[in-house]
Amino acid sequence: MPTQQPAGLATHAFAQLRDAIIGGELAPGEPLYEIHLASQLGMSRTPIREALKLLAQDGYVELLPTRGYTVPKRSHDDIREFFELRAILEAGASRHAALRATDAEIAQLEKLSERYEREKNDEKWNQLGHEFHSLIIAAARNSRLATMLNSLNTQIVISRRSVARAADAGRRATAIRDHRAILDAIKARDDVRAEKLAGEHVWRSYETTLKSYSPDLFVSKKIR
Amino acid sequence: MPTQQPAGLATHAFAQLRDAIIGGELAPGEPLYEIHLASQLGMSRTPIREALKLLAQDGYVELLPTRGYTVPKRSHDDIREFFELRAILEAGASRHAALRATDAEIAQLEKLSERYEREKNDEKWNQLGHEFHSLIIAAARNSRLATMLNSLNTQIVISRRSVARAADAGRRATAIRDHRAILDAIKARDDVRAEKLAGEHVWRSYETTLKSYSPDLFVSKKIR
DNA sequence: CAGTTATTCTGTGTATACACAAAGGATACG
DNA sequence: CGTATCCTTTGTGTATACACAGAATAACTG
Repeated sequence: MPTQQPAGLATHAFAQLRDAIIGGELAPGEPLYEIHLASQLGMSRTPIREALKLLAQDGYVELLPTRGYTVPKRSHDDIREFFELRAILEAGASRHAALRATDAEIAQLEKLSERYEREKNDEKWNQLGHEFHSLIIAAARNSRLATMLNSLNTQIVISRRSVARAADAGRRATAIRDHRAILDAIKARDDVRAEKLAGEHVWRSYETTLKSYSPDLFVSKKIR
Repeated sequence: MPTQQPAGLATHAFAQLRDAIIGGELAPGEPLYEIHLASQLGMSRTPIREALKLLAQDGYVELLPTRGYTVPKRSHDDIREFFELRAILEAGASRHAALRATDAEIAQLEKLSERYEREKNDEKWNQLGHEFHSLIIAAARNSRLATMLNSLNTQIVISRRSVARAADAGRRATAIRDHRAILDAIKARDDVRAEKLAGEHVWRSYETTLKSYSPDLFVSKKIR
C-alpha cells in the first residue's frame, strides 16, 4: 500500500490541477474559475481555492487582479529565467553531490546511466534522464534545494509540452555524453568539474528547447 | 500616495504574521491557531488560513498533521541548507550581474559601497549591506531568482535574531572587504570572479552565524 | 447613430456553520 | 494503584451564504 498520510481534498485538487496543467489539458491562456472547477472535481470552492493559491505561488497559475486565474503563457524571457535558475541550482547540486554521494549512490548512478544509454523508447528514455538528475539532487543533501529543483523541472516540462518537440538523434547523443561526463566527475569526487559540466549540460538543453520554441529567434551563444 | 494595488485582508495577515515571525514576537516552537490569530487580527479564519498556507510554503511556519501550525525550530542542518542555497544563488546572481549591470547600476553600487564602508550605526550598516545585495540581485535580471533570494534572506534573518549576535569589528572589516572585492569584479565585468567571491562571502557569513549559534559545535572548514 | 450612463452578471474576497479527527483527562475496572 | 476505555475539548477541513468590485451590455440621451 502506498503512503496514505495526509489525504485531504485540497491536496487532491492541487495534484489534479497540476497534472492537468503539466499534461497540457489546461492550455496556457485558459481561464480557471473556482466555481467551475469545484463542480467539475465534485467539491466546494474552499479546497479549490487553496489549491489555486498554492499553484499560483509555484507559478503554475497566475492570479489576475480580481478577474480570476489563468494558466500563464511563457514568454521567451520566462524560459530564459527558468533555465538560468535551473543551471545555477543543478550546478550547485552536482558540486555538493560530488563530495557527498555515498558509494551506493554512485553505483546506482552508474546503473541508471547504462540503462539510459541503451534505452530506445523516447518516453522511457526521458524518464531515466529525469531519475538520473533526481538521484544527483538527492545526493547533494539539501532538501530545500531539492524541492526547488523538482518544482522547477516540472514547470520546464510544461514549456516543452507546449512546443511538442522531438528528441532527435543529435540531442540524444549529446545528452548521453553529458550525463556520462557528469557521472565521471562525481566518481572522481571532482566537485568543480561536476559543477561546470552540469551547468553546461543545462545550458545546452536550453538551447535545444529554445530552438524548437521559436527557431527564427534563436541565436547561439557561447557557453561559460 | 503609496502603491495601493492589491490590499486584501489575507495579504495583510500574511505580512503581519511574517513580520511578527521575523521580528521574533512569535518564537520558534510556538503554536499558531487560526481561531486565535483571527480574533487577534480582527478578521475571520478564512484570510488567516490563506496566509498560513502561504507562509507554510515559504517555510515560515510548519503544519503538523492535523494538530495546527508552529514556528519551526531551525536545526544546524537547516542553517547549513539555508546558507548553501544562498551561496549558490548569490554566486549565480553575481555572475549574471557582472555581465548585465548597467553603468548606472554600477555607479549606484559604488555609492552604496562607500556609504557602507563609512556607516557606524550597526542597524543602518546592516540595512546598507542588504541594499547592496538587493541591487546586485536586481542587476542579474532574473525575477524568479530574485524572489527566491529575497525570501531566503529574510528567513536567514530569523535564524540570526534567535541568537542575538553582535557585529564585531572583525566581521565588519571582512564584510566590507568582501563587498568591495565583489564590486570590483562586477566593474571589471569579470563574471567568473564575481561568482567565486560572492560564494565565498556567503560562506564566511555562514561561519560567523554558525559560530554565534553554537560556539562549541563550530568546526572550521576550508572554503572552496 | 454615437457617446455616455445604469444595470446586471460574473467572478473573487470574506464570514460563518458544521463535520470530523486526534489528544488529554476522567472514570470504571482489574 | 495501574491500566484501559470513554468522553470532552480543541483544533483543522469543508461547505455555504453573503459582500463587493469590475466588465459587459443594455438603455438612454444628444
